This record gives sequence, structure tokens and C-alpha cells, in this order.
Amino acid sequence: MSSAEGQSLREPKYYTVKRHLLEVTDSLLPGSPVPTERVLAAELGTSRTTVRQALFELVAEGRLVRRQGSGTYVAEPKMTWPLQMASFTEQATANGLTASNQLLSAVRGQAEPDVAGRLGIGAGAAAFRIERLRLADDRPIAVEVSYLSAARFPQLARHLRRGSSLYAVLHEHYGVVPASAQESISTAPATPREAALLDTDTGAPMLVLGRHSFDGTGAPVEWVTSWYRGDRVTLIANLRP
Amino acid sequence: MSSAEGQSLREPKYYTVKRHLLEVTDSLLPGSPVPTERVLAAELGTSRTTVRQALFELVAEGRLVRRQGSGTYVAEPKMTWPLQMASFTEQATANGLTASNQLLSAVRGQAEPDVAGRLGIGAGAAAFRIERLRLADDRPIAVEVSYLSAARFPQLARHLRRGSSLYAVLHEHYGVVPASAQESISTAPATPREAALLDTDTGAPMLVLGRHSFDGTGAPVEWVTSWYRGDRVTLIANLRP
DNA sequence: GGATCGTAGTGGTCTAGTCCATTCCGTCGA
DNA sequence: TCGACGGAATGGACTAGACCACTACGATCC
Repeated sequence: MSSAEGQSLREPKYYTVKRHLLEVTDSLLPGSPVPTERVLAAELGTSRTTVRQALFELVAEGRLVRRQGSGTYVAEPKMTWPLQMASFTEQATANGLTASNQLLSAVRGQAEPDVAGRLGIGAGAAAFRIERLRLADDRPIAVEVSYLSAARFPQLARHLRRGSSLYAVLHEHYGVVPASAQESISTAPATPREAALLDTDTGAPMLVLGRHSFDGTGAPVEWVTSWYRGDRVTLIANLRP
Repeated sequence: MSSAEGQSLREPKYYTVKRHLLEVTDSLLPGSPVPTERVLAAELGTSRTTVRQALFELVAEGRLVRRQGSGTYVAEPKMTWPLQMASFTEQATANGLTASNQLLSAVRGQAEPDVAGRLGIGAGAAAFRIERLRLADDRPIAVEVSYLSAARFPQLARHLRRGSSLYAVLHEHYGVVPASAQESISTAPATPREAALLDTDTGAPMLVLGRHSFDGTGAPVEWVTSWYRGDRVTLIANLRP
């Protein structure tokens, strides 16, 4: 960007700090340390609060990582993650990653009204709530919460504990194969629980993927919400318009 | 909050403030004012900075909107927006919205290396950079930056100024119809320019959609980056796994 | 009646601190 | 040699205030 620049829009000071950091940063390798907050504040003649505001955005973009007690470092590049997750493990291995799932909980309970509506069951009817952690190379990528009708998939929780994947269980034990899905993508700040599971900060921007899938007859099969770290993941999809 | 509370995960104080605001908020109608920052700080026995941190997350989630000089208000619900945008106008009208485009700029210049790579042209070869603002009911929804090969689409900028849509121009004047696309979705904070165009704040979380589309022969047609307000938009897609 | 001007109150930005939790790493002791 | 301890440095959370830009709205003036 050689041409006109930086005068028309009056920008806040923290944004100047951010651009300065961007310049310093992109000649460094991932993992390299960045000057400390107190040093930056002194060097740039500003307060630590202002420096932190700039750092906060760079962390949200996935360019820096902060480690309390240690320092701030240049982050690894984002990884890409496919939208269609019918074959989560396949897709991951295709990218040279070792994918794994960790079952956090699988409980049977009364469905909240919105969940019941999506599953096509009565409000208060029984539904499974399955919470899983998705990992790639043992690093947590996403928290996934799935809801399925308990009446339609009896004993689901027991089958899951054997370690097989949810879709495999649906196919083998119930003969159900998802045929279509509607997905929705939005952003939200991480709650303390998600932040803890995904090893990030409360309030960090997340990519929230909702997946509403149906079988061949058009009946709803499951309703899933996946929370991805926005600073480490880019979702990708192949479309045929 | 009658039940167990505030002990297992030690949460920062601003998160307590946030949850308090969530309760107060969801019994209010969109557009209702929320107490001012100074009042909240006094009521909750905390500092304005801490209240602002809580408000900031609620704004990022799309639950509140802030208007400088006026106050903070309960936000309208998010709108949904389709991923496949081949027929942007159709999709919008289907949702009962009046869609429109505003051409911000259409310039011919040398392609940066990454853009050139995506367009399948030599680095430094000529490319059009087309910047548009997408609106629904005259409210800005997204900023879109498209790159197309200048050699392949001569006089493109002139055709566009006539007001027709990009895809219509490609079809009518060049006989090109996009046949497939790869999309990528990630998050990023708004730059001052995007914030100004979309009437939001610098640093607000955005949904960034990259679209790399190809014609029937597999040759790249365009490379588009769309910036959506994360607090007002949910992207949706229909998939057939 | 209608336009203009002030002013009070709002959110936006920034400062200069404090104290805390965590990490790192050198020193000391067994 | 190896472990435990402790201090120093880091980022995390928070405070109490300052000044600015902007908005709303009433009072004033034509």
C-alpha cells in the first residue's frame, strides 16, 4: 500500500499501536516473542491499557497468542476446517492431522422448547444431550453439543461409550443416514466453560456453527451446535451454485 | 439465579455483570434503553471500565447496540444470510427484504501476489478490484471486495457503472457463468474503514467470507472477500452431505 | 411557527496506577 | 546431581479518574 493512507479516517491511538505491531510481527516466525506490554507502553509513549487493547485485537485475529506469566508470541497460522463434517476423521486425516473425539457427557433429559421444536418432538419430551470435544493432533478445536430424540434412538448413550463415532452408531444401530442439513454460522464470545475446554480466554471470538440435519424422509435427525476458536480456525465449504 | 452459583468456575467480575445484564435484558423489547454505564457502575459497585467490558461482549453477541451521545439499547434479532450468493437479490427478497448494491470503487491495478495466485494470472498482471456495499432495506450488511483478471474481462469497470449486477455483466458480456466455488469463513475485528461503512465500531467482530469461484472448465473467475457484521448476521447454508 | 444555539448527558478513549495468578529460572540445600 | 524454594517478570483484572465527540432537547431568537 504505497498510495494515499492514514489521514482521512482519524483512528484511535490503539489502532496505531496495532498497525505498528503488525509491521513488527509479520517479519517474525511463529513462536517468536513480542515485546512485553510494559515495554511496548514505554516505547510507544502510551499506557499499558492502550497497548492491551491493540494486543487484544491481534489475538482475536489469530496473529498473536498470550501466555500469562510467560509472554506474548507470534501465533501459528490458522487451520482450515471443512463445513461438511459427515466424515470428520477422514477430512482431518486428509489434512495430515490426527483427529480424535472426547466424549464429555451424554445425558438423557427433557428437551428445552427450542430444541424440541428442532427435533420435531413435544416440548418436555426426552432427548439426549451429547457434548463432545473435537481435537486435531491432541489440540482442542471445537466443542460440540448434539441433541437427538431419545424416543427415536433408545440406548444411544450406551452405544456411544463404546467409542465409535455418532454417525457410525446412527447408521449401524438405527439404520439412519443424514441426507441433508441446514447449517448456520455466526460469531459469539466464548463463555468461561468453552474457554476452559478450548484453552482460550473468556470472551474470545468464536465461530458458532449450527447444524440441523435430516434423514431421507425429511425428518429431523439431530441438532448440533459447534463452537470453534475463531482465532485458530477457518471454516471451508465447497459449493455448486 | 436461584440455584448454585458463582463458585465452581471462578469467573471475572465483568462476567457477573454480563450475566446480570442478560437477565435484565431478555425481558425487554428491542429498542428499549438499558441503564447508562455510569449508573450500572454505581448500582453494581464496580468501575465503568468493568461495566464496559461486559457491555462490549453483549454488543459483540448482537444483544445490545450502543449509540454515542444517546445510550445503550436492546438490539434487533440477527438476520440470516445465505452462503450461496449467486442470486443475492432473489434471496433477500425471499426474506422480505429490499436488497441493493452500492458500487464504492472499481479500479484497475496490479494484482498483489496472493490475488494473482488465486486468479491464475502472473504476479503484477492487471486485475480489477471492485468494492461494493451490500444493503438490505437500506441498512448496510456487508462490504465486498472482488478481484477479477483484467485481461479476461476487459472494460469490466465501465459495464459495472451501468448499475447491473456483477454476475449479470459476466454472463451477458463475457458469457461466463460461475459453476463451482470454494468458500471460507473466519472471524476478524473490523478495521476503521469497514466499521465506518457498516456503521459499527472498529474492532467489532466480523464474519469474513472468502469466495473463490470457477467456471465450467475449472478456470478461476473471481476472488471475493465479504465482511459481514458478526453482531447482525447469521450465515446459512443448505448442504447435501 | 420555525430555525438556531447551548448545554447536559451519553458513550469513546486514554491515563497511571494497584493487586493478583502464573510462569520462569536461578539459587540453595539435601 | 537433582529437587525444592523463592524472587522477578509476565499477563489478567480492576480502579478512579480525565478529557473528547456526539446526541438530544430545551430555550432562545428571528
